[in-house]
Amino acid sequence: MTNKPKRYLVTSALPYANGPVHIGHLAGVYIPSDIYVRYLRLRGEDVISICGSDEHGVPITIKARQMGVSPQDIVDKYHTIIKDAFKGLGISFDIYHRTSSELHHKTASEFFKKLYDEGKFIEQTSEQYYDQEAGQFLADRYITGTCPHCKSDGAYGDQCEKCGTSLNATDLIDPKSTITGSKPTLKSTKHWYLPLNEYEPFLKKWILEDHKEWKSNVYGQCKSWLDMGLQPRAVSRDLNWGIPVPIEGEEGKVLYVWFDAPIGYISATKALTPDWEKYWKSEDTKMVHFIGKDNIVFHCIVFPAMLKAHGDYILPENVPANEFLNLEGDKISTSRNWAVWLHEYLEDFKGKEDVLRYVLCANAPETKDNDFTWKDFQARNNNELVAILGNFVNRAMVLTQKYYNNITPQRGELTPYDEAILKEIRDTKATLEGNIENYKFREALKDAMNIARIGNKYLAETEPWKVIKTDPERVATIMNIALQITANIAIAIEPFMPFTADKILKILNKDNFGWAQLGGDNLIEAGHKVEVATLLFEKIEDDVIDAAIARLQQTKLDNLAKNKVVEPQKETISFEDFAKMDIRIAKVTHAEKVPKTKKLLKLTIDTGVDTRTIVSGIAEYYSAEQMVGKNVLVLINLAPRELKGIESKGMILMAEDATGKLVTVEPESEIRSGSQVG
RNA sequence: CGCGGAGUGGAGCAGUUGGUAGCUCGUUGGGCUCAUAACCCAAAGGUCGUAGGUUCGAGUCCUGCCUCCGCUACCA
Repeated sequence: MTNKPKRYLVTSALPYANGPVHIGHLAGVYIPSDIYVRYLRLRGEDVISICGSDEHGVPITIKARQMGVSPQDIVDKYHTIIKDAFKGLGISFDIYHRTSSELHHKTASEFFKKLYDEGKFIEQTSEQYYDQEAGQFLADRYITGTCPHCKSDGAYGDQCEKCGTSLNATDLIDPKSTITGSKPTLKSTKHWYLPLNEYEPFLKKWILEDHKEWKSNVYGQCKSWLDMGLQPRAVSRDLNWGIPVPIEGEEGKVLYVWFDAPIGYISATKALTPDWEKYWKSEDTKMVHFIGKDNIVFHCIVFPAMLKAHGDYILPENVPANEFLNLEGDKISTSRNWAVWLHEYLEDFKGKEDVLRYVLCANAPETKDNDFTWKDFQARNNNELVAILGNFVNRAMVLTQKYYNNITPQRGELTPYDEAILKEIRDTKATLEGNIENYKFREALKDAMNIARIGNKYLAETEPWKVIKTDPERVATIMNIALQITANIAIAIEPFMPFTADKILKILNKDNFGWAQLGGDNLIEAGHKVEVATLLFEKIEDDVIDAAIARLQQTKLDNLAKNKVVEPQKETISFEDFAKMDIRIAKVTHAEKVPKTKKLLKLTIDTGVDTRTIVSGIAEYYSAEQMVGKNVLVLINLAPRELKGIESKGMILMAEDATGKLVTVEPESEIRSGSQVG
């Protein structure tokens, strides 16, 4: 789009409704998108911000089964929690919709039907695993078995995590359903595929040539997919939870969740306004998708291909995906409860919505993964929000009250220094705008904060508390300008910290400003009465932070306790079976890490019988140095196996807990290598 | 394995088309006292993951290697 857009359509990735929203979601998607739309609204643009819960898919059905409730119960619960939490943080969606709604079902069905009727799908029948007990087909990820390559257990239907090979579910030896544990049977089933390969030339031009300005992580990811070549992708699944495939006689099939979810943006827009078509079908609309990095392929490749296939819709102008946020050094994880949950934060830190917004924006993972720590949260609050921003506004207001009883003084002639300060603030506007429009929100926030820095500097340089004794007229000018700076802050920070912007407006006794007024030097006119100052932010003391950290540590302990489930006893074996195993004490004489692997150590061991090489997946728990010299138990007559091109002869016996942590088992006292264990 | 992203002073980040590194926080010293011991000024601190290469000159281009993250359940 070369011309200025007439309107904006901003979408934020639909949160999956099988859990609440956490700080990772916020930093990655919702804070950036909210800053963007608030900025556009302040500028008076025609903009709508769209989001909603993504409520279909297999994981929700499994969670429902586990908890003994219906999938609808699950999504109802989380939809409400998520929706309320967003509202609590001031995320200003124009609508927060949901994909289990009737309107969405209708919209997605029609979308599918149109493509189907126009022959845009490929129909294909294949054999897939079916879980009799659960009465459903199994997605690859829900089948485990023995890897045909490395023979280890616990390989998934799509990949073996031990050896890294990607697999087909039907390759697995002794497959098992992870849902019921039963043995799945093969059953033939028909599905529809979107032939992405046919859209490859279009996507290549559209992304690789026409959108070189996209963020490098997004562009690179897309290029990689396009260079590899696209494959047809199934758009339906065998499941009873979702949107039924709208074809006669095809009961029991639903739209694949990735197909229905992005259409959720369209149905949400429909729910918002009868004018929805002008947002989706006019070339002068600028559409932007805010997502996390795991969603790049769907929003840049798959959904655009769908839209293109449909034909009526516009394509996104940009897809500014963020990387991931970690928490205290560890990956955020819903299942491990390793997260700061938004709805809990809002309870625990009432009135500090903007602090979280600020910290998550200032530390947003825009170019690479970042880490959220409570110490950093505290430091940013105390050293930046309190000390720079809150303090400046407070100083300006207190002085105004003291000297002028809260009536804005009339300013006199400006000094060159005054002019320079006012110009600096005027100039901030353009850089701030440029950064927001280029999705550099961290930088933009810094620009906004810089106005407060300028203010502090201005007061320090002009020293009104001294000058008041000698030249009261000069002080009138100084304080007038200080109030103008305060008003500018209120405008500049609104997209980032709307609650604080409101507070400043209240203190200034103003209703609101538009973005156009940013940079202005007469926003507060002489004679205007302002209110008594209240503090914008308060210091966060150590005990609060310590409590938050302690809570996380408790989570870690809880996880350990939860994982203490002991595996049930295996089936009884005969003495002969046992006697077949030749277990010996062996000494590790040499150890080195296998290059380019995460888990593998190559060990040279003295078994007493011989000296041999064993490759062992223990590098995450033991370094090569730690292993050398250890006496370990080794199963020496295990069939040799090749790992990363190295022949491994035997297996070191390790104790493994439910989290997968491995510990060596060693003889209590020094004993000769080769000693039999039995 | 492959593909993509990232690796810059103590921490978090910028570094556009190649010309001997900037910002925020922290640290140290000084100043000020209107202000939530907040504010202002100054200084110390990096040779840019690593080994090579191209170039008069590279953080910035090329190659190899290392580390972290993603593509790969839950999940942005």
